[in-house]
Amino acid sequence: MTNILEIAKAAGVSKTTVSRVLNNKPDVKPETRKRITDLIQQHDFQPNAAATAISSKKNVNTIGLIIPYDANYIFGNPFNTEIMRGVSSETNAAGYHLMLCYFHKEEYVAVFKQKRVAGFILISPGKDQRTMISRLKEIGAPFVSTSRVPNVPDINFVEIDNVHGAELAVKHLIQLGHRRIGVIKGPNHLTSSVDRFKGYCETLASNNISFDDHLVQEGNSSIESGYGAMSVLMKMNPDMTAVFVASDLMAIGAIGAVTQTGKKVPDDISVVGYDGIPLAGSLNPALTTIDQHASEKGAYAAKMLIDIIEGREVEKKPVLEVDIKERESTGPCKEQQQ
Amino acid sequence: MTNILEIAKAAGVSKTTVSRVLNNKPDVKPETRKRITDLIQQHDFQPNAAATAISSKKNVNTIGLIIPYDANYIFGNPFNTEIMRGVSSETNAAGYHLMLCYFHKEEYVAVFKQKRVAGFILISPGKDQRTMISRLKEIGAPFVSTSRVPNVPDINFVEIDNVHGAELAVKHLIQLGHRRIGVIKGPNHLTSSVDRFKGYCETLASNNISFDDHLVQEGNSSIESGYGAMSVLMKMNPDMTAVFVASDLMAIGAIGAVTQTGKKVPDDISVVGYDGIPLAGSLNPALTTIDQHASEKGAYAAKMLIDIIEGREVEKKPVLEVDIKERESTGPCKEQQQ
DNA sequence: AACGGTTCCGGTAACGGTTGCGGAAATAAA
DNA sequence: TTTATTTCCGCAACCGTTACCGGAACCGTT
Repeated sequence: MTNILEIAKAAGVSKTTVSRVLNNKPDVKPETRKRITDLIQQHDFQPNAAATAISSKKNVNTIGLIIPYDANYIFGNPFNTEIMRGVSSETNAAGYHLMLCYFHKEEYVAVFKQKRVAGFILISPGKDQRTMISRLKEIGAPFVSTSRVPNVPDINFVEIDNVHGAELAVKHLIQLGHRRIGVIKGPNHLTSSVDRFKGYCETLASNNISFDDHLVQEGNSSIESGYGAMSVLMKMNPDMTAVFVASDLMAIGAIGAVTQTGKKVPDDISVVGYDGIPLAGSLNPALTTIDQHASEKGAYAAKMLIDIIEGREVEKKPVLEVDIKERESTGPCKEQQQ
Repeated sequence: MTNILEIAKAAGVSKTTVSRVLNNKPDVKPETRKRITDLIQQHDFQPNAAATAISSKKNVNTIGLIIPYDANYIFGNPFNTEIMRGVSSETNAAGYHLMLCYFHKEEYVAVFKQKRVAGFILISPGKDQRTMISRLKEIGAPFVSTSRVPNVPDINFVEIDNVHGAELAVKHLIQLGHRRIGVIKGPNHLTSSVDRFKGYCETLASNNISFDDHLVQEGNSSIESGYGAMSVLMKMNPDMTAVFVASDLMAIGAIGAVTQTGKKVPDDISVVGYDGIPLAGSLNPALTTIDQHASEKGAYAAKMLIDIIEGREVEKKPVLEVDIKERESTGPCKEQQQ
């Protein structure tokens, strides 16, 4: 166990002086500094983080990444791992560490109160996690969410214009001649789902296509739910020629359901996804999707949080761009126009 | 800032007594204990982790997850995120936190010497990271690797029988009547790649199929590299009827390459992948692959590490099972037997 | 020679917990 | 009632570092 005192003794100075060298502070003669620096290197010495944390009153350089629901929600969804990738890269570049925290049993509260983390990134939290958010406010923890949380004012999040994204998707289908356009919504507890559905409705309206309840199904973001929703949709609407699916994972399931019945994407039914997961372009058929640049989104959230932690001013609620990647899962409508 | 002293004052006792209550130690009268417990709850008090760490000499309950290469290597590959999922669930269940550490600039060394983590999980390290491993040994850090590292004795890792896995894959193709079987290897710096290639060669040999150099291509695990390798393979071997691809991601690329030329999987060419990523079963066609249960693998590695950290005996080098998931990307050979 | 101003360094008290030891009060045994 | 034992609790040292303050040594001016 090598500590600061050992280095001090070896250098023939007090631990105060070693501390000064460690923290690049003035008041040390260059040659003394050199001698101490050499000894530190030689001993491969790193100051005990706990001791540093307790004596200096600075913020710890660790950020908590809150995993809502369960591990599968994050690690099982390429979209969320993309966000994580961005968060991780950004925090690392800024000299911060990332610690995973579970929602379970308010573990995140303990971790903050124990001063193990300086703040939190919330990845894709749902509406039902408003209690978490009020709890975070209560304990005074800085945090940034990667998605909007409704009815909770004054929180920082990275805004994605989901309404606009859905508009891009549906407009694309309309331009291809489709009129009977189904939708597979995401779960209602995610604001992104609600917003995307809104975008779907609005775009139909502004193009004089009447809304039909039978063309709406809901999934829970999983592949399986996409499969199930699409099966129902096809059964109920033989005249449907296109579907807007609110997540890529569900879109994969939806395409599976189409293929299962012997029909083809996009020849019989066009499918647009949403998210822009890395695999989307390599699927068969390659998925047309709304790319929301998840990695950049995560990076941006991390940057915001670090700004807050370090006391810098942060521009409120930026809106990140989304765009459409037109690929093979969409094609012109072959039914005659109505 | 509420600390142990405040609680002590409020309860009319010394901080020693509060500490005893916090750590469930004896020598506190039940009614005193109750009074203190109530106050702790009421103040939402959590002892400062740094102070606890420095005064008690116990291990910290944080485990480092080393990200080799870059963030994309982990977060960009569903196989690795599956491992992470297992690691994360297991460490969480055991009361440990997970901290992400980058390989970059020996960040992991600093983190350990600073006593921020008690040990490390290495996710899919390559052969070229032997220096990392010797460094970890040098500083005395406990660690467990999720894959075998060659020529480095006495390290703990979770063994997957890659040779056997490859055998399952190739045997499956042979049983379907294939004889001209190509292979897309993974990068040589991963032992898993080497082992899988070995399994391919051995299985051919034991089935009296001669090895042909032209049927071998190498990728770097990415979708794109699978695409490229498959394109070359098809060009060089018009008579090839099946391919064993050493990772699912590359298999996706390979299928893309087949489709691109107008041929069909499995009608013209059968493809077997390796890994068992969650999406494999939902692709079009659904991918036949060797499932190595990545999540369990991660969980097992975490369990091993925790056993080591807590001083328990750990059974050396367990071998986890792999199995084949037969799906739609493989089918009988239509060429006449040679 | 006396003086003010730097430069460089050490002593010491924190920081917020834990731990060993000793002692008072309560209880049991004699 | 005295003595031994247990129960319960506090004192003070300690963990490894940083921060404040004070002082010695050296410099150049009058």
